[in-house]
Amino acid sequence: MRMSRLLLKTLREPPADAELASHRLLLRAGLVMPLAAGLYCFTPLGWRTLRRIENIIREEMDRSGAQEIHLPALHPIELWEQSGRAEAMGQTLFRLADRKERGFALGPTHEEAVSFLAARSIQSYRDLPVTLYQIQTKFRDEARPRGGLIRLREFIMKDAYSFDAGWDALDESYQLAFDAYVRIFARAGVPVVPVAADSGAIGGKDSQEFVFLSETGEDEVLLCPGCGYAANAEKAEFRAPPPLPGDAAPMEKVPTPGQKTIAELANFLGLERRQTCKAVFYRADGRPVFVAIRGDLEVNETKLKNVLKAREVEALDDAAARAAGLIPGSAGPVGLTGIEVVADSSVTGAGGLVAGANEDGYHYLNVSYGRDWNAGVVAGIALARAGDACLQCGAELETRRGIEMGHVFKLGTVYAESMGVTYLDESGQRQPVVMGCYGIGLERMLAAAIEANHDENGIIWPPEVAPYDVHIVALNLDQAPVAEALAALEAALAEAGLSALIDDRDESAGIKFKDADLLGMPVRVTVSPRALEKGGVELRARRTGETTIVRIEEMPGAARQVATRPR
RNA sequence: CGGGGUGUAGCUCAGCCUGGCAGAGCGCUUCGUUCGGGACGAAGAGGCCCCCAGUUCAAAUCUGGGCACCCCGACCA
Repeated sequence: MRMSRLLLKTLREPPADAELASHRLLLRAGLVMPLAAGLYCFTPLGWRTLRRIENIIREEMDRSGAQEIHLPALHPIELWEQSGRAEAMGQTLFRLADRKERGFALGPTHEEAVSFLAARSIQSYRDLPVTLYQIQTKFRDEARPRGGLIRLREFIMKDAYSFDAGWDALDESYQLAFDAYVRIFARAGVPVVPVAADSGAIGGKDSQEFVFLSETGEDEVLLCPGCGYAANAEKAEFRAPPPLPGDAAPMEKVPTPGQKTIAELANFLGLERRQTCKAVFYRADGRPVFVAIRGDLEVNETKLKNVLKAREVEALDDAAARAAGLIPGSAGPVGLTGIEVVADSSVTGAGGLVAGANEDGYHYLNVSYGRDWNAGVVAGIALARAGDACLQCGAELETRRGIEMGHVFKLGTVYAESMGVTYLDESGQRQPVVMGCYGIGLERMLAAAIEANHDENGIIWPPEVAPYDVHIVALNLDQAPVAEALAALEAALAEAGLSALIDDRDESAGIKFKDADLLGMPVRVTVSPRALEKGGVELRARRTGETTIVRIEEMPGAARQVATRPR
């Protein structure tokens, strides 16, 4: 490709409001152009890299035995009503109507659509297992698109769905998908860690996210340096700091005027936070819930939601809590009636805690679970934090932020049941198919490939996703020897199957070199009178900056070697 | 949805407080010089000052309303 004809406009300065390195570089290198919040145009160069990512995914999915299909992006709304997700997706679902006012939705994901296809294609255990995938545009009316290509309203996702005759068989399909993901991210130059994830209200069994660690990420993950345990914050399990030995003495009511927060209360009484029982109020699918947890811990709302089997939980503010008959600041589980009580296991195992007396300005000392109060539900619903002990090995957990690149999930039979995906087993019994789903966001991968591979001068493409293998800078092209050398170089590279972007523009050398660094092809080759005098053309590795003079006929081999050199 | 910020040339921004000719740098066009790290000179083109209403002799500037974009949070199969 000749740059003189390429639709490309690089920017010396990025738009001021781009903050992420990938966002800035995508714009500066002219790979994308914003159309509206969460919507981007791809230029030829940007699209080429996205296509290369797509091809890596396609190759590895095919290698794993998955079969590519295509499903509509436009779905009759009935499809979503059948699974119950028309409501569950809420405002995230883009809705529209056709000319006859029939309701439609733009697919935010494709479990329903693929189930429709599978239900009509799978009849017998002999048809199983099968894994289908597609690479398709998804639409989500996100509350807040952000970070350039990180969170979009329209984006391309590879989504795969496995269908098996039972949970054991699903384990195998899941493992195949998992292994394919490991290869995909490695080839694309995106370092990821698989972390255990919450499988949510949908049920299901295992769920893992492939997370690209980045301080700018939206997700928090906990990592154990001791045993390698990794989980996102919603899912992470841990061993809470042990309680202090409790006092077996009977409860005693004490005045605690003005002590509203756990920190104030502990300070006032000269105790540690973990000697207190904190009251937190939620609304779960409309009904108020009282949560008791040790004062040094926080509630993990995802765990709470799962324990309550609720679709949604939200914290109550003080006014709403008072309306529900609670006394913020002095609320406690003792003697509480008329409200559902959930106790974290941190308060049921500890004796002698301080808890609110449900009377403004008073608390009880020496409150013990079982003796003084009981809860309807007892469960581990505390949020893991940095420094907490790993449940498996006891080492201190670390927290990192990250961006979810891919997700593998043992769905189970939820969609099979609602969408009627069944098969007849060997004994002629109708059984629901056991499903798994596996997604990867393509634009996100592109952004992460840049986040993980750039320097102050621009992008450093991982070889397999670079839009071109070689960036040729031609200087003094009006001189016959340069033009001849360029032609010979082009032919040699083409012969070897290497793609090349050729800067034949009438620009100064400085501009061309700056653009070559910004655009980030793994190998830069300068064809110039100066290099020819030295007996060849100049090869420069983008990542290391090493330069050497190479004879043209040796260029393809040398370029390939540099481009594929491990980091 | 809550909080904060920003909307002026393709990009980065000044001008707004204190109303009075629409500005700079970069980019773009033409000519000349230059030609290995974003060169130099000269001449040009380019504007719905986000939108609507109001105040005023006069609004980019003041007032009200709206919209868009960015950041933080909530949300995120």
